[in-house]
Amino acid sequence: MYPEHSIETLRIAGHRLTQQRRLVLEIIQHSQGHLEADEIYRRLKDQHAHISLATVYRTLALLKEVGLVQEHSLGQSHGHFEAAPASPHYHFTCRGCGKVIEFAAPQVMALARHFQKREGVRVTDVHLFFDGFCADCLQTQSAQTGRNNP
Amino acid sequence: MYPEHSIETLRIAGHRLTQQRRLVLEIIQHSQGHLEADEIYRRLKDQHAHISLATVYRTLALLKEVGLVQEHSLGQSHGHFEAAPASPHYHFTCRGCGKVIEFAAPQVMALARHFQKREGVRVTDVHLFFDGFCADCLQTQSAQTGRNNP
DNA sequence: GTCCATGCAAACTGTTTGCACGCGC
DNA sequence: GCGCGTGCAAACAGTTTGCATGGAC
Repeated sequence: MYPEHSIETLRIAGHRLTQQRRLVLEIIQHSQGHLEADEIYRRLKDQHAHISLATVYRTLALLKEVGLVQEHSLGQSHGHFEAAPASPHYHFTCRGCGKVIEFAAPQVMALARHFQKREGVRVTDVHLFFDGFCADCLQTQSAQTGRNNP
Repeated sequence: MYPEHSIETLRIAGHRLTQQRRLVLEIIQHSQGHLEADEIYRRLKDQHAHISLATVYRTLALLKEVGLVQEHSLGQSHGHFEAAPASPHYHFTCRGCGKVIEFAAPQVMALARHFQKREGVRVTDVHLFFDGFCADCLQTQSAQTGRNNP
């Protein structure tokens, strides 16, 4: 059911396969985390690639469109990108230190399907996102303030 | 378990109860939908309130902090605000026309509690958000292109 | 009277766009 | 070689901030 998640997907969708697009996708696929556009740009610069930030944005939009990458907001004002995973997962972000914990939750897809059917809509994207404080930050906090609730 | 959701919450939390704060909360609580900061500002202007956009933002941040309003990203780059609901609900946004459908999903809170326990973290906020195409847009789309998948 | 909250304008961040050139096909 | 993709710089949107004044308590 999932596409092959290769750069070839681009060509199939009728887009040109440029060096820049290849590079951006490579960075994203080879990184574990959730990169912001600027971080991708910086990494490309570090490896002396000739690319502009505008192209990074344009490429991300394209890769998102063809389903090779996903964007998450993670509670911040700017986007975070990751390679489209084989099976869906979601994110918890710590407001204290910014740490991200990923988790699976198959129920959510069932929920989406159910909602889709009931409302007669088509759900193309599912975002589930928790935020709060991780175990480490909870500890630090309670040490400072004497309670767990900020 | 839920606070009384009144402006008094502000004073209890040690903040001053100004006219501007009162007005912003009023606008949000009296509107059904999900307002953006600018829209709140515009409505206040319409009713000849003397307030600046900066204050709207500062007030929203404060109301969010004390739990009187919630912010959602709804897949757009800018925030949307609504009054903290008595019982949690989530959002579907249509990429075509922007329509928002709200839905309840009690399972999600259970999921959050479970995650919280398993990871030893504290979850303070839960966001579930679908996007896709509403029934109307699906129809228009298939009329134009002959298929349902953009 | 004290100090927090506000207005204003300027700064800032993340993202998008117009246009001329360059490169994939 | 045709036309999409790119770099560059400038524009843009939403949001935040510094500072002097005003109002809640």
